[in-house]
Amino acid sequence: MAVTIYDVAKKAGVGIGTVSRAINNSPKISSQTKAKVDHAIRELKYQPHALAQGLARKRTNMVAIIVPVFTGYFYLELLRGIQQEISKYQYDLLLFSVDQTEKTELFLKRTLQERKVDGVLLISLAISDNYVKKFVNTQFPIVLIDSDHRELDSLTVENEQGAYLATKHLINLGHTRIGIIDAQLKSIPAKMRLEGYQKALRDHKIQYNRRYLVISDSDIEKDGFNREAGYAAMKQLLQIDEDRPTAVFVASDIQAAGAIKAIKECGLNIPEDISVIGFDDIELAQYMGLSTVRQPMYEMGKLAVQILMKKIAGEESKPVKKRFETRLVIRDSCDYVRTV
Amino acid sequence: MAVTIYDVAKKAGVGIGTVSRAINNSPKISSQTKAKVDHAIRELKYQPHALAQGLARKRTNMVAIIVPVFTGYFYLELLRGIQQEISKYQYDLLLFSVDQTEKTELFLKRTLQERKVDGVLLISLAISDNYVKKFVNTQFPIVLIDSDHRELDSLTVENEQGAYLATKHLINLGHTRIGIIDAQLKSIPAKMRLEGYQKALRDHKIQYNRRYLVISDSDIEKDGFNREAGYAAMKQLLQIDEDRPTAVFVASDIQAAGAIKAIKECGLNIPEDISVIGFDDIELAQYMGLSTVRQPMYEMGKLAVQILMKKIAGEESKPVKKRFETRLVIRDSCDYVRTV
DNA sequence: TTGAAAGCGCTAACAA
DNA sequence: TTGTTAGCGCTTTCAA
Repeated sequence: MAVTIYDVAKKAGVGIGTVSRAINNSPKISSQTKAKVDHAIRELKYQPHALAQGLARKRTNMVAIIVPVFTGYFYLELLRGIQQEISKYQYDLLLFSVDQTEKTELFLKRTLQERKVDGVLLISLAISDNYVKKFVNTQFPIVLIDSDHRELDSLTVENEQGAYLATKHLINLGHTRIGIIDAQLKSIPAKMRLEGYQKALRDHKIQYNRRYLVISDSDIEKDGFNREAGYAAMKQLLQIDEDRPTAVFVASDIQAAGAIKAIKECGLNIPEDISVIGFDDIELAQYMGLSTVRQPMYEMGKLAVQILMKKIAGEESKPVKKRFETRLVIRDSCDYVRTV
Repeated sequence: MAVTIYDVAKKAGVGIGTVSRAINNSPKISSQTKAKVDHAIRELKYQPHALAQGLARKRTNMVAIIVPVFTGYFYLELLRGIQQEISKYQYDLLLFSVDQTEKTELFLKRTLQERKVDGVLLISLAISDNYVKKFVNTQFPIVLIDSDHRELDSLTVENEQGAYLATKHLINLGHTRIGIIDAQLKSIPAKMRLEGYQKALRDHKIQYNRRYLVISDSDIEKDGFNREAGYAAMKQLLQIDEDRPTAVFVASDIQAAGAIKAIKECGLNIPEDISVIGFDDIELAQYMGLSTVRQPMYEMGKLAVQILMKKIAGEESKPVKKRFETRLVIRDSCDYVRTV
């Protein structure tokens, strides 16, 4: 069968402990015997059995990443950052993708009990206080990304600031009748984006008009961050005839795609008749020429790994809270206000 | 610390062997003692340690999935299928994403030696004969997806048939001057797509015109399956003034996106002035209203898992070769030929 | 049907 | 600095 540490020991004429020391670069070994062992290892093409190591060390060198069935650029970028960084630590990723939000806890439970992994990255998913307690009590390392909980390390995006940026961009172009299409406010990002929008208006002495706010409604299961919801919302916004908005901030690019379709169907042009700005900077946005707000997903993934690794290494610290700044990506979907 | 099999045994007043039998639904246990043990398990919230189980069973219940740093719908769909199916077998996915093709073998090697996983799914990546031999000799289960090797199970897409379908669709619309934008022919899919195109022409007695073929050229590292390459290629195709193509088959949707941009820049309309059909059915295609060819990624992922699981279960068989049929997705980018 | 005990392949404490 | 040995937490054989 496969070559084990005993084979190496025999070949090198040493004990298995010594082989183990050689493998783990222990200081308690003379360079000569290490050389001897290393040679035997190479001869036999020996590589330690990961599970056996894990069992003995009580460390698996794997972390679980729990993500909603991902779709789109957001998660790809994030994953890229995580993957890149984690390989530096010789860790591997165990992928748990969640198709129904309720299943999240199932994975958290497994993670905690099966001990297949040394830590968890939880992406865009909420965690109940009940489970937070379990993680805190057992000191099991976990980092939240695009999600937040008081007692846990949480990396999020400055949604409010992003929305502020987007809205201000429209204001700077002279718009005062600015609509907003948002998702269900039970979604924290959606709520923060609305607040950023409102703050921008306030700061520029523009009266907030409730009629200009349309919440993408849809099934309870969904949150409204989808194309169809954006389409329907825009249709509704376009019904306003007296003082129709000359610009609209849409809470996500995917909704904006739907909104744009609705606008075109009404025979209106972008940005001549109406300016549109989105949020997320998904791949589609580039193609559509949609101005939008970009979230630094790659960087978030990287930092998340760094924090997690520190915790796995046993460094204590109070929960890290980091909100990443967003940045405006200007393309062709916004212009100076024409009609007044 | 965590609760082990010994705790359960003590609580239930049995030996650890018996607990093990209860856990694994062994027939060699009376229903009464099993009930007793199950009760203790529940009381203690016991769950077996995955690594210890793996070590003893010589089975880890994990499979590695090696994919190129994925981007786009193709891999997402695939992953969805894989994930969905694999959870039925109580298996988990260890994700290895490859940023440079040459690193593939590094992962293959680790996979073979660290024994962290029971099998491998290799996606869209080539494997050298050298490694094929290793997998075959050690009987280590591996399944290729969107890649092919004589001696290994390989699931691929009928690229030729797909291209044939696309080209035939254009022919059916009356087009005879049909251009093709392809990627580097060193890519097998690219090559097969060209052949499908040529076969369709032949079957319909249309003379193949070498001037209508443009290969997206680009860095050696890249294969030409990208937007910029499609843009450049289309520009070139539009230079033809005498008998310019009235339709064009583009080897991928992403290239088609670039091609469409080029067409619009020349003041031409789609599909009035020129019909365009792509390949892949990425998310963008839907938005662009691009007619294209769809690959059944979800199904491929599912089948791949099924085959892999059989191999892990020890079922011998000669390499499975399955080519999935593609299907035409008709949207708005193709129309009857106008100018003759 | 059950319990005891011998591995699975490694790490780490201990003694030399 | 080294070898020996006792775990790590489980499965599985062997007796009973």
